[in-house]
Amino acid sequence: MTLSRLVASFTDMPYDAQTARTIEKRWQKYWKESQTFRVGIDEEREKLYILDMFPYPSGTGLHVGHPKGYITTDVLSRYKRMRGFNVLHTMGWDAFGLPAEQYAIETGTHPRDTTRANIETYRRQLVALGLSYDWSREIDTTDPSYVRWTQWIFQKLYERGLAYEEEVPVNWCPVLGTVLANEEVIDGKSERGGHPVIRQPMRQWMLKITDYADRLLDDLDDLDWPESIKKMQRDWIGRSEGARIRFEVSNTDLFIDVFTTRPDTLFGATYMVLAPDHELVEQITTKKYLQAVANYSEVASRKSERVRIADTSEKTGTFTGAFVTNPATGQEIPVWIADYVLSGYGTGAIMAVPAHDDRDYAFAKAYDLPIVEVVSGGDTANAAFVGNGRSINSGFLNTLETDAAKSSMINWLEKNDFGEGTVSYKLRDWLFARQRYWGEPFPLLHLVDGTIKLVPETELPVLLPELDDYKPSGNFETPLSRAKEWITTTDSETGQPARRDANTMPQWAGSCWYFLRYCDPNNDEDLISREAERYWMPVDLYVGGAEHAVLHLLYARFWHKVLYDLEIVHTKEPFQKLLNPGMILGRSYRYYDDNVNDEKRQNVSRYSPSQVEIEVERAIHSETRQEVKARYLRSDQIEHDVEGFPIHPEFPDIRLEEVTEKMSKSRGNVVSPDEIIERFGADSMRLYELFMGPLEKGAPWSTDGIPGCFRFLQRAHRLMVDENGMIPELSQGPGTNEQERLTARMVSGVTSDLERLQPNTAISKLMVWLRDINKNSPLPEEGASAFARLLSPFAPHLAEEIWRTLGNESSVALSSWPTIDEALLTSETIRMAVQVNGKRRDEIEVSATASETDIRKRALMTEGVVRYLGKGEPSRVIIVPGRLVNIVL
RNA sequence: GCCCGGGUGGCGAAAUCGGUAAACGCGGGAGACUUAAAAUCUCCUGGCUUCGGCCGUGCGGGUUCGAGUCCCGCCCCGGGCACCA
Repeated sequence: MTLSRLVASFTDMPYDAQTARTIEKRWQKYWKESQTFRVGIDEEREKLYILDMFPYPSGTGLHVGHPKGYITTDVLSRYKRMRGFNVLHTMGWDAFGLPAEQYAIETGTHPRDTTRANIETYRRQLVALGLSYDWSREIDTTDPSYVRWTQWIFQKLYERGLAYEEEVPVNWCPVLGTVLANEEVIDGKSERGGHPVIRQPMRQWMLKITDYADRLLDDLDDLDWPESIKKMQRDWIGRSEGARIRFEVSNTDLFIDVFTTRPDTLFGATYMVLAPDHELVEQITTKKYLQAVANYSEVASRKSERVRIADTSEKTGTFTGAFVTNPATGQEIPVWIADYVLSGYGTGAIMAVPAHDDRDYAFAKAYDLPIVEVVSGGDTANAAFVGNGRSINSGFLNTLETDAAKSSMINWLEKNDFGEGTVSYKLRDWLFARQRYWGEPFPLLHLVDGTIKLVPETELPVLLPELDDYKPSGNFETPLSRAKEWITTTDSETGQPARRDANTMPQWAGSCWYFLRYCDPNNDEDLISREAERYWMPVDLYVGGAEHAVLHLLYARFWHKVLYDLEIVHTKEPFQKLLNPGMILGRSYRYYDDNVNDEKRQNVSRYSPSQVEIEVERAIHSETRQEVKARYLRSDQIEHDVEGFPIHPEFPDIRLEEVTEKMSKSRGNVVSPDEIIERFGADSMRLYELFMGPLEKGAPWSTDGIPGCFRFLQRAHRLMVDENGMIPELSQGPGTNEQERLTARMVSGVTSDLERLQPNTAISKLMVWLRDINKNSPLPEEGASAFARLLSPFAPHLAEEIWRTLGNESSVALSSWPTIDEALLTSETIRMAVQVNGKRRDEIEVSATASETDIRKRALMTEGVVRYLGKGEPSRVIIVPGRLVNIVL
């Protein structure tokens, strides 16, 4: 290679933001044109599937928090690629969703257009970060060729009896005239506008995820996931073993089932409690108590979640007038209703054993109901005893320990037809329908006779109709139900009239299987080929927000297990290893005003946070007791007073409160990667997000550290080109022995840090090398080559530039990871700390091969030791090879 | 209330198996270069100190020759769940 050619590739000097952007665009173009990151099945090479949770492309674009995970997986993908793995690393769009539809309602823009534009923005931003995705495998969940397979999977679920219809309440907002998703309802009010929301029953599709509860629970054990996430899933599934017990209602032919985990305490069941909305309440309540029960139910249904949760210690309820027979004692016990019993769990009814359950105890005390001790070991005069012990006052169970008593009771119940052992779950079936437009239509027809027929596979996908108006009709209708010509259709096979389903699938549907499609994105015959599935699956590393701990990850696991049963996938679980990046938070400044309903008016009063008190759900002005609303300013909008407090720029009397929260448009605390790239370039941004700290740890966003990373890249650049645009002279080979060792330490350190998923410390090792490598001798060529390759996962654009300058023709991304001679890591002499009684007092330098006797002798001679030891003898000398000597007096 | 994380310099952090606490970076200080500034480079930077040392990883105990790391009891912060029978 000639000098002039080298210099020519470095026309951009010095390395400033402008240069960085020029270099970055050049290599992004090169990667795209050369298809550097395109992969395919290669049985000769070991595969690795590294996956990011794909984003919902919102109108705001990416903020600096999103890329933390993307950058980390990109570093790993690039590293593993250089280690010879065939790495599948892809990106796509979870593009159905509410904001685009809401925007359509407000502006009339078709959600498809909004979505398309947002995707463009996201893709541009991700490309600008230099992420090494195989873009030829990009996925969009709203694409008809994708929707087709989402609908196909739904049909499989239906065929297997896992999808059924049920009348379930939805969130209906009368003011907005629309149905809202759960996530759009906050404290019983609509997220937008704060209008009241009522529960309105509607026919809904449900998926029988509960059929898979046990498998979803058991298979967690083998996954390499954070324990906290596994725990959350276990709790969500909430399996508990117990018994179902049947109680006969006196003077009727009705029975009430209860679920209990403590069948051994049946002899102590002194009353029964039904949830206020239990289906039998009306039938069993006696005339005398009808009014009281109706009143209580009414009050209970109006209590907000928050209020109910706030005082769980105070138990309320009312007697129904009915009695049931305790099958064990044969005695009649009263039936009450109380809101401490939830209709959604178990059977919505309990047998109350006040002596051995805290809640029943509190209730019994409040209403003076009998408390009968049936398990010894506690003091039931003062509190419920919930632990295990020996049964007493329990007929045939007496003297048995809790576990034995449980099984004995279950046997007895089953033998006498009073109930049976059973398992209960907190997990409910998955409400799978949404009354929205922008989602997958259900691929089925409602026939005139009330039966349901699946749309033939050859006619998939069922596409959304075009609507000219997205505004809600206000009449308990879904948007699709207004597309009359679409809803009304005929069965193509029989010609008989049919109706399409007016619901759409929830946003979760598309994300349940997208990782499969990446493996084989253009397959028209199958959702994934057997070959691609066998080769690429499972996902080896899945990185994404912990906020998806339960829903997305549980739903995707459920679908995967169904596909496993259909023999479409060969692994029981889709995601082998999971990591959650910590959240990057934004900073904003808060004050309040009295314009609670966001009216357009002039005379608005503004208040400092110090003048405002926060009550349960509302902010109140301390003096006027008037409700006020929080307002936010961005950090670039505020000013400071003479004492340094943040103040409102227009109203200097208003002192602002600094708040650090999740980045969101409404808080005005969003920082875009575009700004950072503009000022420092993508390589600096990548480096900084990695260098900030470990992946799992969140932190408030601050740009303070970026210049340090930027300067590091400047030094790296200057290593190869001096201020005059000249290449400094390189020494051939590895350089001096010292330099060779320095390079070896860098290679070894960066490699092991990457294996431990710690890019932050890997970067510091690159910094050390760069700081010291040409202090005393010219830069050695082999060192520079290793550095370029080690740098490339972190700052890929600059690394390509350096790599090219070193005379290489192909991409550094496709080069091989440097290896070293391990012997270079050990040195001839070692420094050892010398401690006296565990405190460091001196230091010795000994030969690496020195014997313990020698080390001991040297240590005892040091000044630091002599000072403490005097002429005496140590009682003990501990030598930790290569580390320290501890002399115990 | 219960269950998980976490608490280390002015700041972001590091310390891999119980073995020299604070690597690397930011910020700060001093100096070199410069007419000057910026940039760059070099050095210093946990606290106290009578210059011998002493103290120091949220607090209090313990185990150990030796504890940021292990054990017991607390405090604070973040997240999750929340009457689940």
